[in-house]
Amino acid sequence: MKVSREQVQQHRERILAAASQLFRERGFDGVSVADVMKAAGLTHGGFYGHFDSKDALIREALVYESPGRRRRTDAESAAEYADAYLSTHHRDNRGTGCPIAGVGSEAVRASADVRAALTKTIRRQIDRFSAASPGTTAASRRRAAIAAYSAMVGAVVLARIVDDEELSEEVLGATRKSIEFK
Amino acid sequence: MKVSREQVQQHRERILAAASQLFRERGFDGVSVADVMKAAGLTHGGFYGHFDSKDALIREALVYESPGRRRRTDAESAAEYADAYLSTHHRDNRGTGCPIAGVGSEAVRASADVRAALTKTIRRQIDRFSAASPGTTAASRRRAAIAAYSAMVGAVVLARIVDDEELSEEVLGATRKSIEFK
DNA sequence: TGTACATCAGTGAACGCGCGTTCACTGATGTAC
DNA sequence: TGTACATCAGTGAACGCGCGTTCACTGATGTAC
Repeated sequence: MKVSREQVQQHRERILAAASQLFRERGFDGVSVADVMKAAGLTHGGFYGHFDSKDALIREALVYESPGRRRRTDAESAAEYADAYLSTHHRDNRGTGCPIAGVGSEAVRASADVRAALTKTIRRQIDRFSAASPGTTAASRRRAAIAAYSAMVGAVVLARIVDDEELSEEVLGATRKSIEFK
Repeated sequence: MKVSREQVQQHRERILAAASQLFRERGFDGVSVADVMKAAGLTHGGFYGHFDSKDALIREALVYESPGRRRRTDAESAAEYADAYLSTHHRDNRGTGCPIAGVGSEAVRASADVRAALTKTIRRQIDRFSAASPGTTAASRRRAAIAAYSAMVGAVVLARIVDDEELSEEVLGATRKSIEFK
């Protein structure tokens, strides 16, 4: 049955929100179009009225952040962001976390569109961290920002793989201490 | 047809070598059992004579290193290893590279066996890097080693996602400069 | 050392299954009058 | 404002396809004598 225009927009938003969480949690191949639609409270057949393909959904879902969450992130300082990034909460909640840490090694093999979308995100983070990094020149601050960002991503990946809670927390803690954001 | 016992061992080795490369390049779901067997020069039906399941193959393939390569790596200093890790060559050759960087975000969702195997690898690397890290106490050296390892893994993931060659090399270079192995 | 035959590694067809995508249909929406 | 009907978002069955795994068969190996 046809639904109202507001309903259509709301459904699209729900599909994106569900996809954003599920892809980060289970990876691209671990989530079917039917899984996403079910999580959004719809049936799978209607998917192609909203998106051209699963790949198009992946592209949008990986850069999707719920409106409420986006505002909170913007208000945080880089130092607060790094602490939250390197927390056990982020480690244990892939669905609402960073897509690079969540599906990074799959994104490497993703379509050009997906990689382009993530490249924009990465540039933005580097710029943001640069302003908060120590260093006497813009170039040295930028270098420190990139090294810190790399460490954050790598630490969360390692902390999630490791099957020993103590070592996992040690990885997060050691990396947290190495970052010197103001 | 039956083959000699040496042939069986050689076939097993070829399956592992092919799986090691293919899984790192294309991820677990991007490679079928038939793909691996074909790359090893065999037909897919024979696979279950060598391994119990695809998961068992993944577990062994992710910690597999060809005999020749293992020796070379052991001889390298940590500083040389880090430079090679953060090279464009490693970035562009996933098949022969680090499995954490190659399939890290998929390994997070892998079986307990796969994660246990990778945890051993991670522990070994941290110990190795600790000996080469700066710091006045063992604890501070270990902390530096973990931060450096995290940065190495994260930098390669970021450098592989980024679709701009200049930014990609900048990520590798900046992270290389931040590591202070002796 | 030579022969007969039991063993078993590899082959390729087949299995059930879930996937991404398509499509005829349905019925509420929203527009034209 | 009220009515008639064209539109089209969502439904659910169906499509072809590739997957992991199984299995009956084959024929070279390697052992028993």
